[in-house]
Amino acid sequence: MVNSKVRDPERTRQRILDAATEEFARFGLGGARVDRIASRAGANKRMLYYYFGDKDRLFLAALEARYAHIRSAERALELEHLEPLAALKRLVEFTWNYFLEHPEFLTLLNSENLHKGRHVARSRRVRDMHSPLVETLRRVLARGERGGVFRKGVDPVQLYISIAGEGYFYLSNRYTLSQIFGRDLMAARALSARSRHITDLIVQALRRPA
Amino acid sequence: MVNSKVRDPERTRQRILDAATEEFARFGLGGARVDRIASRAGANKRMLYYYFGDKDRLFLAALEARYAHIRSAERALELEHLEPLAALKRLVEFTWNYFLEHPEFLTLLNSENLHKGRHVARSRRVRDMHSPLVETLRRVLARGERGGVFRKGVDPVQLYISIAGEGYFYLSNRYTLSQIFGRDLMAARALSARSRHITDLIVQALRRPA
Amino acid sequence: MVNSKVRDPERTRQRILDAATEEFARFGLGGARVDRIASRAGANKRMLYYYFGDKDRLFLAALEARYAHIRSAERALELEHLEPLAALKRLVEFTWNYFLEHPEFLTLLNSENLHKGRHVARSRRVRDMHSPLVETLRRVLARGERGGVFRKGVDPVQLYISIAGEGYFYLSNRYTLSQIFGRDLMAARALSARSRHITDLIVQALRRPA
Amino acid sequence: MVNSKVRDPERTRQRILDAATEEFARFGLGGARVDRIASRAGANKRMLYYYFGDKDRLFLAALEARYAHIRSAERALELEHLEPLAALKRLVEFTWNYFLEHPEFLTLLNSENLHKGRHVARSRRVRDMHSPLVETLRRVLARGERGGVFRKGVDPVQLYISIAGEGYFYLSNRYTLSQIFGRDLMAARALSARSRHITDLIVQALRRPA
DNA sequence: GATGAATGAGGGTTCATTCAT
DNA sequence: GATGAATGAACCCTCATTCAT
Repeated sequence: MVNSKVRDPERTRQRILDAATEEFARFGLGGARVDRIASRAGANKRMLYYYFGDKDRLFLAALEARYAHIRSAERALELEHLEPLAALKRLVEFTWNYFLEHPEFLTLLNSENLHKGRHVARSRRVRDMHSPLVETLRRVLARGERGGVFRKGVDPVQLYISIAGEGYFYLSNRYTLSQIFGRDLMAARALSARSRHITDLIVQALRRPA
Repeated sequence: MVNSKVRDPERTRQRILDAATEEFARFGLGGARVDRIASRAGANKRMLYYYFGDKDRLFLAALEARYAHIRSAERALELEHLEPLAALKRLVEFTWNYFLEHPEFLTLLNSENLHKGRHVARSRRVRDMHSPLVETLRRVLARGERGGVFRKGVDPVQLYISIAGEGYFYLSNRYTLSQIFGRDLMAARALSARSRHITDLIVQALRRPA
Repeated sequence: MVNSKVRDPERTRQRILDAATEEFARFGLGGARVDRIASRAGANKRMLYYYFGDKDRLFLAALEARYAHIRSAERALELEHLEPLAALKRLVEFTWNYFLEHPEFLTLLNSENLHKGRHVARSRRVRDMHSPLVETLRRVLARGERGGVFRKGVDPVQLYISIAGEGYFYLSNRYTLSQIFGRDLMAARALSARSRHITDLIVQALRRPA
Repeated sequence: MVNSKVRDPERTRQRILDAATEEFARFGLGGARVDRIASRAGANKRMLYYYFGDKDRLFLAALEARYAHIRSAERALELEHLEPLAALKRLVEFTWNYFLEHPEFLTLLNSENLHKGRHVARSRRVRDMHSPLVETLRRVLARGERGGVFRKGVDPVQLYISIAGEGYFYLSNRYTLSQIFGRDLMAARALSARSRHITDLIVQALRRPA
C-alpha cells in the first residue's frame, strides 16, 4: 500500500491484473465485482478502465496471461530432449501439478466457456500460443512410434485433451465429486492416488500392444 | 399456452423447473435471471418463490433433477447383465453420449463447483443416488479381474472420474479448445473421432497386460 | 405522498411522466437525472424503468405528451369557424401565449434537436398529429385568398414556422437576448409589446398588397 | 500534427478553443466531454485547464468568440452606406446565411439559454458588442421612416429578434420540423424557398402601408 | 508549457425479492 | 394459487478535475 502512492504504472497495471485474475477465478466473469478488484488492487476503480477498457477486456487480459503462463511452463519442460516415454510421463505429471497448483486457471476457462469463448475468439495471441505445444507433442509421439514404444495413429490433440481432461474434471468438479462419492478428493492421499492413476492410465493407453 | 391458464400446480412447478434448468445452464447461477425464468415458464415471478423459496433452492432443485436423470439412465443400461468388457464399453459410450446430448448438465455442474458445491452439500438425496453407481462399477471390475480381462487394483471411483472426465473436458471446454487448436471440435467427424478415442483409451488402460 | 402508497398504476405512471417533463425541460436530456425524476415523482427509481423502459423512451414519452397537448389546444381554437383574418390572429396569439405559458415545451424541443431528432424519428404518433394542423392552416389561407384579404402563394408550413419562430426565438433565447440587448425581455410590458409586434408583423406580411 | 509538437502557446490555445466550440455545439454544455475536446485538439487535457480554468469558462470563451465573429461579419456589411430597403434586405439575407453556415452558433446559444444565460451574465464583453448593432439598425429604420419606405414605430430590437427568429427556429429545430411536417427542410430547394419567404415576410411587414 | 496517472462522486441501469390485492 | 406493482441495494461505467513529474 505504501508503494501504491508511488507512480509506477506498470506495477499498478499488474496489481489490477492479479486482483482481477483472483476475483474472476473465485466468482466467475458474471459474479466478479469491479469494486472488489479495484480495492484488492489498492487502486482506484477508474484505473481499471484506464488500463483495460472494460470488464470484458480485463477478463481477456487475465485469461491471456494465464494461458501464456502455462504454455511457458510447458516449454520449460524441454520435452524434445527426453526419451518419448519419459517425455509423456513428464507432461502428464506437469499438467496435473499445474492444475492442482493453479486452480484459478480452471475456473477462468470454465467462465470463458460458459460465455461460449467469446473473449478468446477475438484474441489472435491465444491461438498462436498453442501451435508449438501441438507440434512438440506430435514429434514426441512420432519418435515413440518409430522407437516401438507407442502405438500408432494417436492424434496429439486428442491425447492432450485426454491428459488435461483427466486432471481437469477431477479438480474442477472436486466439490460435487467429493460430495457424491463421499470422499474428500482433496486429501493428500487422494491427490497422489489420482496422480498415479492418471499416469498409469495414459501410459497404458499409449503403449504399443504386445 | 392454453393450459398455462388452467390451474395445474404440478405442471406450473415443472414448467418453472424446466425453464430454470435451461436458464442456469446457459448463464450460470449468477448470470441466470429470475425474470427470464418466470417469463419462459409462462408463470408469474411470484410463483417461483411460492414453489421453490428462492433462487438458490431453485438451482438445487434443477441440479438434483438432472442428477436423478443421468443416474436413472445409467441404471437402465443394466451393466450387471453384460460381460465385463461389454459393460465397460457401454458405460463409456453412454457417458459420452449423455454429455453430448445434455450439455446443460455440464454447465450446471460447473456452476455448482464455482460455488464450492454449497447447494449439493445440503442435499442428502444427491449423495444417496450415487452409491449404486459405484457398487455396480465395482462389481463389473471385480468380474473382469476374476475373468482375466481387466488388470487388478483399479478403483471404481477413479475409473468413473476418468470415463467422465474424458468427455467432460472436451465438451465443457469446447469453445476454448476449438479456438486454441484451430479445429471445430463439434463437427460431426470430430465428435465420432473423440468417441472412438475415449473408448480405445479406456479399454486399453483397463486391459490386463499380456 | 399519502396517495403514493396506494396502488394506482396510472397515477404512478403519470407522476413519473410529469416529473420527467419538468426535469428534461430544466436540464435537457443529458443533464436530466433519473434519480431526481424518481424522487420528485415520489416513486422508486426502478418504477421508471418498469413503466418506460429507459431514459430515452421516457424522454420520448414526455415529448409526445407535450406535442399532443399543444395540438389538442390548437384544435380547440376552431379556426375553421372563424373569418380568415380573425383565425390568423387567433393562431398567432395562441401560439405566443402557449409558448409563454409552457416554457418546458421549448426546451424539450431544443433537446430533441440537439440530439438530431432521433427520438421523434421513431415515433409515428408525432407525425400523424401534425397533418390536421397543416390542413387547417391551408384552408384558412385559401379562404383568405379567395376573400381577397390575404396575398397569394403563402405556404402554410412556412407560415406556421414563421408564427412559431417569432415567439420561439424570443422566449427560448430570453436569457442571452436580455443580456446582449440590456433589457429584461420577460418584463410584463416587454411581453405584451412582443405579442403586439408579432401579430402586427404576421398580419402585415400576409395582407394582400393594395 | 507536426506543429502540435512545437511549443506554440497561441496555437495550442486556439486549437483547444476550436475543438471545444465544435464539441459544445454537437453535444451541448452538459453532453460535451473534456476528454474529447482535448483529444480533438491534439492537446493534453491538463492544458485545457491551464488555459481556460475549467469547463464553464471554456464554454464562455467559445461563446464569446462566436458572438464576436457574427458581429464582426455584420459590421462588414456596412449597412449605413446602403439605401434603407437594401440595407434591410441585406441584413435579412446575411442573418439567414450566417445561421445556415454556422449551425454551431445556434446550438451554443441554445445551451447557454438552457443554463439561463449564466455564463454570458458574467461577460461585459458580450454586452458591449451589441450596442453598435442596435444603433446601426435604429439609424437604418430612421432613414427609412424619413424616406417614406418604412412604417413608423418599429423597434430595432424587436425587428432584429424577428429577423433572427425567422431563420433560427427553422434551422435550430430542423430535425423535429422536418419530421412533423414530413418534409426535408434542409433540401436545397427548401432552403432557398425559406430564404425568399423570410425576406418577403420582413419586407412586407416593414413597408409603409399605402 | 506539457504530460500520463490518479481520484471520488455520481451516471443510468438491473438485480432478487416482497407487498397488496 | 396467482398477479402486477413496488423496493433498495448494488451493478458497471464515466465524469470533470488534479496530482506528480
